[in-house]
Amino acid sequence: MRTFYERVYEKMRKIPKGRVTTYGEIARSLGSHAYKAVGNACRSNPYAPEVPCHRVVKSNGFVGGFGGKERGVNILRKIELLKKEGVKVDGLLIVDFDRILYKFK
DNA sequence: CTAATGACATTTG
DNA sequence: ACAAATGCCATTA
Repeated sequence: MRTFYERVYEKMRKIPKGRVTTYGEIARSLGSHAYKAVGNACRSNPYAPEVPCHRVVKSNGFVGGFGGKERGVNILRKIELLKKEGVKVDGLLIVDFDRILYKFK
């Protein structure tokens, strides 16, 4: 709990099920504009499945990341799981993105 | 210590 | 409106 990343992980953990957030929101809630660092945190993700990084999407409502696009259907698997939680996702596009978007304070 | 990288975001042509 | 280029923060090598 010292680096920015650690904080990011904590924030992600607070994301309610069936809700998603953007890197920008997380960064903003941390008081910084390091959305890049936020994404980086997930990429490193030493906290593996403990942190629901799959609940974090891009600002435009697309899932993005997770290995690019077709860098392995592995990411789609997470999306499927996301759908199971109640988040409707069409491919890489989050459906009702503005409705399920969780905003930090 | 310096340089390079990255699951992004925003602005400009 | 779409496509491309640049900017940002923090971490790791």
